Amino acid sequence: MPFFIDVILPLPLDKRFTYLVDKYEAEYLMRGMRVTVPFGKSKVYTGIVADIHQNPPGVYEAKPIHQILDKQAIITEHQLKLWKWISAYYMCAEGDVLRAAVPGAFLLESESIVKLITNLDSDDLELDDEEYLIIEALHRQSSLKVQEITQLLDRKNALPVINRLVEKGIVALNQEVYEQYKPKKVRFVRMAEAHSGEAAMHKLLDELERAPKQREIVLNFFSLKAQSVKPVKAKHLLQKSNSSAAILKSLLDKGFLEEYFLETDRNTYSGDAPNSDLVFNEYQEKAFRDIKENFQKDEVCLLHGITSSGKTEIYIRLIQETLKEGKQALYLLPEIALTTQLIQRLQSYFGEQVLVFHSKYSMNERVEVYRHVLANDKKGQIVIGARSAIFLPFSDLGLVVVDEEHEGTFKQFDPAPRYHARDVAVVLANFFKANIILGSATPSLESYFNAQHHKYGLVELNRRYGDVLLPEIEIVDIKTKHKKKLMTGHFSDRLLEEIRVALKEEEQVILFQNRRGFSPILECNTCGHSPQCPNCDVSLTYHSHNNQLRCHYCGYHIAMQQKCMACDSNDISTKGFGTEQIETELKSLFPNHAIGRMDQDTTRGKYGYEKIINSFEQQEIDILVGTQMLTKGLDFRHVSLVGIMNADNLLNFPDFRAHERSFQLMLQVAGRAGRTKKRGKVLIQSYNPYHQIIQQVSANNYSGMYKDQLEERYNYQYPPFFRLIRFTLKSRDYSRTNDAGDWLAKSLSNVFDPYVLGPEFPPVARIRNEYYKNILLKIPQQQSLGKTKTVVHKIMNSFKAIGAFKSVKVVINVDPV
DNA sequence: ATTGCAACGGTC
DNA sequence: ACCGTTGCAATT
Repeated sequence: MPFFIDVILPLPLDKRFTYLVDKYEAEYLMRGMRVTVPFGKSKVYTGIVADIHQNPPGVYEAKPIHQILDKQAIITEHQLKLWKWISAYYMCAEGDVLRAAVPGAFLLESESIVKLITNLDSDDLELDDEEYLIIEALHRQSSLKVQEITQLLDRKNALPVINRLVEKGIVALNQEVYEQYKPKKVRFVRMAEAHSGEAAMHKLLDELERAPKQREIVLNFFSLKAQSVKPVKAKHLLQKSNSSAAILKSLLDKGFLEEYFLETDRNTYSGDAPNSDLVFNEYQEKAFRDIKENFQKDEVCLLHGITSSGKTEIYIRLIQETLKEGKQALYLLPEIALTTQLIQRLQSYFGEQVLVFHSKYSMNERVEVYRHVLANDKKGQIVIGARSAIFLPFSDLGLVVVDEEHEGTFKQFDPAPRYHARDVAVVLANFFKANIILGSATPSLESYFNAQHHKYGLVELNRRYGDVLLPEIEIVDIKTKHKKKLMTGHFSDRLLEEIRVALKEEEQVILFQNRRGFSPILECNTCGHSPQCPNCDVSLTYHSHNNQLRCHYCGYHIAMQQKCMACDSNDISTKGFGTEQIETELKSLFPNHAIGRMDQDTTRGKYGYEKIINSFEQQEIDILVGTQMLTKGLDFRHVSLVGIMNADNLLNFPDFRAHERSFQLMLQVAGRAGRTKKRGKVLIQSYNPYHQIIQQVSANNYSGMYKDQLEERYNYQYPPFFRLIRFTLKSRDYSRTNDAGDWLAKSLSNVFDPYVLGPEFPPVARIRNEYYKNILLKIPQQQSLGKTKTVVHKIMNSFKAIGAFKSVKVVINVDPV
């Protein structure tokens, strides 16, 4: 009886694939190990063994596997179970989950490599221009990737040319599989055998009499050796002797010194010894006890604690207790809140037991974190990370903390799996019977609703640490300010006044302007035309730093125009405002103060973000203008004033969560003001000062907001009363998108009427020359989720069977945010 | 996702 | 007639 394995491949295909293995392989293999397998015409992929059995597939002959990559499973049973759950719940392929869950370096893929197999001179062969180019390149470089050749020839598909060469027997095309993970190696230096010992040393120093620089290195080497028994790092030695690599090299060449390499860990913590004392005030103490009580009942616990109430200390204490039990802890945060400030704080308590995991980490760093967690090493007992950290191979998880629980960025949008890390974390904790705490100053309606209905435990913490007063919030009506001519650009007289006061007292100011999307657009004052993106249905936005007009969706850009593109008028100006424009205005209003800007443009690069934060912390910047990024996890001591430039463009967002989100955002920004003794001040500029949400923000009235919004959600049939599945159709063909949308909406309505909305064009109906259409399916609470998804699957299968819709892509988003 | 083959459409 | 792009089905 032959043996077979079912393999999960990292592809968006809705099934597992069966391969043939021999008896020994079958005995050796375990679920969760990696194998490489041939797939399709010529590709080799890495897959995960999900099953080992003896049931031959019915309708095809299974291919044998290519290679086994692991000695033991690198995917745990818990992970396989979680993957299955995610793929079922979020309606995506297991392969999608695999791609998201495993560091890219684990997934070796074959690449087609072209090599020369003839010794004939290229002039003797009959070649056309393109073939000649390839052969010439191969003379210089022994092998080329197909992709490199594509670039070399500057054409879309180089394979036909390569195939011609293969047929002529000039080159060979092979599949090669690479290991991508490279351990980091550090160079060390030691004395060569022949020169060790007292006598040899003196002799050596004499020999180097006329090479003072080299002598210096040798002397420093001995002094380092004398100081400690640790091996001597080459880098360290060079630093100490203030010498260059070339001089060391000549010592190495002469054979006096020897170099050797050791593998090291990229995730090293070299800080002070951990300090473990933690002082709670009585409110934190009470909250802590309440949380523990909730954990006893095996419940998810929601911690509603206002900004600066000391939630982090509570998390730290909970983590301490988890570690005492010998279990692992996971601390989840939205990407933008993962700041050095917080990481350092955790490291000061837990030292090297803390590992960080997020998308800015390199592939190699991620592999190392993964391996530590898999081995349940002391390092990595605590993982602090962004949403993808839920995929790490925990073996004994005891606690999950989801901080800033309300943040929409916990939901992955693109690509699949479109999972919500907070919700998956709840499932994950349940698998391990681990404790889980969701924390926020402004909980999501969903979580608070769960707490109100006793699905979650609720713990409130409404005293600021050190009894710092909540900031005073003032609303400025910019409509009347405009009428009374009291506006200077985007600044009301009140805001300017307060900025002046703060600056005079040498305090800092934060100004918040919502998202880059509201960047200025160019508009003709004669005909009203504004330049559009040729590929997307949006206006181009103006970027002053490179004087360009740019599309946010596809990256299309042109130089700034001097004349209207439609009517040739010279009378053109920029409309709308973004962080850049605020910055410009500030510079002319406060020429003697340092002004900083923090948005996607200025925080590019690995340390772009930290640079701005640091210089603001060091008070090198007096006024900081920024977007959302400002709101998260930053603890600035000297900020006394926060200004929200325009509350309306938050509120007017066409989305059922717009009000909730505005409330959360404004309160979060407000929380940046006055974190020390002095009471901070917040100014909100709005055209609509009596808006319910703005009033609730100024009164810090979470429960009022909750009550109002919940009623709206109930009336309009949105979460938490209804669950949502959004279908997004896109194709290059306008009418095909329409037809497909109509068909799908109708099919869904046949079963789910009246809970199908659409099809509708989204606000931007064309992106990268693809037309978009949305359908929203609402699922009432009493309706079975499983059955609903089964029906949806059936409908999608019939959809895919219709020839005319083959070119229409459908994206299914469960619980869209 | 990838791939090759079939079908189309524009140019020499 | 030929090349190159696009559509489509299949992958174990």
